[in-house]
Amino acid sequence: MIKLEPIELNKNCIVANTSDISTSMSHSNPMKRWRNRFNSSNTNNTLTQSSLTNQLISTVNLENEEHANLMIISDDDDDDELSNSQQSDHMDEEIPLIDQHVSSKRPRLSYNKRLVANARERERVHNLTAAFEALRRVLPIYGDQSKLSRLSILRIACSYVYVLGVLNEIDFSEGENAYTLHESFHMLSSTIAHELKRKKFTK
DNA sequence: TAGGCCATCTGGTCCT
DNA sequence: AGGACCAGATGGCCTA
Repeated sequence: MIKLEPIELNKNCIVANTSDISTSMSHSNPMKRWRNRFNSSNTNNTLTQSSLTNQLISTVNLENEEHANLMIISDDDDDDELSNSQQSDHMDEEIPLIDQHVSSKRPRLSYNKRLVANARERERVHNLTAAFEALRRVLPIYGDQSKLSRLSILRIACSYVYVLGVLNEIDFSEGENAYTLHESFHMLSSTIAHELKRKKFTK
């Protein structure tokens, strides 16, 4: 019997795959690490590695990412997409103690809980990226600024805030050296020039 | 090809 | 207990 690996969440689709399909993924396949670890502690596989070359890919196009998330969540949901495969039942179990870090306070998350946590982390980072994008849009840079790195965005934003503070006569001198308006403008322009030059060099 | 940057996963810690 | 946050690891993409 073909034993499917757990589904993976792509941008817009879910891919049910076997172990060595990972190379076909557009991005790296970090879940492979988890699977490898999981499989290493489960030696009674019903499928040999060689037979995995018979890949079974079932791609389900989803209308949006929220839908995709709904497909993988519900750790306790017996009716989820994984429940039809033989291994889904032990995917909901905590990993045996032998596979856990001894020093860890918490037991290693189950596969489905790990997926949910990954999704949360992904959303958190996406929010962070969106915030950087929002910050970038209000920076006083014209022209090609779309590829500013996060570090550059922060540096320019700091200089810009300083200029705005000086313009509004806000005293930044506590713990900082006080700059004149001319100096703060010069600091901003040199920061922008430096970061754009840096971008030009690295990109 | 090396280096910079970024997305993602992962486990630890903090906080509610 | 579980979510939020963080840092390290990893790998892909892009550019010089």
